[in-house]
Amino acid sequence: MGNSSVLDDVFESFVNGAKLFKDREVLRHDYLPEKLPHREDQIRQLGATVAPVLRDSRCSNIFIYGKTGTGKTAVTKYVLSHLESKAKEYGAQVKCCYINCRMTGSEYRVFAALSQSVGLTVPFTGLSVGEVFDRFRQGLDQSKIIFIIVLDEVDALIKEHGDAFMYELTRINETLTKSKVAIIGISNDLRLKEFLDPRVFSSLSEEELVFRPYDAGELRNILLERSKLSFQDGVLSESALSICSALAAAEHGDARRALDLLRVAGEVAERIGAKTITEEHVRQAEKHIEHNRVVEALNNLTLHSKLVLLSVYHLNKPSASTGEIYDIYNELCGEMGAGLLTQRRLGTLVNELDSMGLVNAKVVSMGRYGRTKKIRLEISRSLIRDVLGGDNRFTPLIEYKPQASASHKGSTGGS
DNA sequence: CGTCCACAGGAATGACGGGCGG
DNA sequence: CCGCCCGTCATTCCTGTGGACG
Repeated sequence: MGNSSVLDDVFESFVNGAKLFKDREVLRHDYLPEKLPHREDQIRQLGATVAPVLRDSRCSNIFIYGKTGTGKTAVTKYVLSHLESKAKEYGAQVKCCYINCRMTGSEYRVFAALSQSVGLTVPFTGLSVGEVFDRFRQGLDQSKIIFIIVLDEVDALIKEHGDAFMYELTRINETLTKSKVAIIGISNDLRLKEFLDPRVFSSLSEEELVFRPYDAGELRNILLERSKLSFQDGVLSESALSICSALAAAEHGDARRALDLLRVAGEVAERIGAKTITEEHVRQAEKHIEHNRVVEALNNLTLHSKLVLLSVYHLNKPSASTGEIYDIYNELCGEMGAGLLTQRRLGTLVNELDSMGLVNAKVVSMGRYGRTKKIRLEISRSLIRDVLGGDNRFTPLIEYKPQASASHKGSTGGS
């Protein structure tokens, strides 16, 4: 009885204790609400643009811009799902295919996903990109529909693989006889047009739609709407609501961020058995989210990225150069018997760590003394010890004291 | 005012594991 | 089974460059 009663208490308080949530799914950012506050204009505009589809004519291609968490995806899904049900009502042959390009990852997989949505089965790999595209085109033409393709986060794919596939897609209508295609491109990067072939850009942006960031007041309304559905009455304090909106507004008006904060704050409050969600819980949620992000990032690093990060850790100064890092990295590799990569390669690994926010890398010129990246650790040293230390391959390397710094040429620290 | 350092970072290429169609 | 292709990681070779020093 004694032992299990502890656990019983935990479960008990979870089940019977202060229940704050009514439905926490509502606070996930992939939840599609019935109302999208402050986006009425965009909904109307997008709706007007795609409406011709209901009379069996192709609608214009559309380009949608806006930073993360400004409602682009939600508005698009919202409008298209309503469009599809209207189309069913009127008997129009309309089909939509939503693809997140960043998740999908490559041109091949984008075309494969498109093929699947017109009912074809395509192998994971093995075919040439052109072959998959051809199959898709044929399959599509046979299904005799108006096909709306949503390419979300298309900027990510274009920056990595170029815009050749976009060129193919924008011209696909010329080779179709029984079906028609419209493309909705969604980009987080407002400067995407600089990366695009002007022909692709002009055909893609027959219509343009811009999503401005939400301000704190708008975020507040959004959170208020959702909190009615997600929390029990009277659970959410005014101050918690305000601080969530303010924090997210400071971060380029990101509604996704605001919702995450609110949901995690609720979880924090629930876990410690609080009856209401307070400002303090939001602050803890902020730390909690950041902590999880970093831990997950650390765990998913490859062996060599971990070694590079560990080199930065060991050098332990406000700004290390690529050369210095490479020396330490070299030692660590020898120490654990791993083959070592080139300095060229290390450079791009450092850049990856930078874009994950684990490290800060900035190119600076030191004039006569060359040009290099200045690299600084962006996360706490103890976190590195905790997470990497969990892997016993690294345990000795964390305590290891490198001696390289003396041998390196320009290692005079302070300024 | 040119030089020249210590790299940055693009392009081409290759090795490799996974998987195809025939 | 063969020949081919994909995507990923890595190497090799390369040209580019901001600014302190002389």
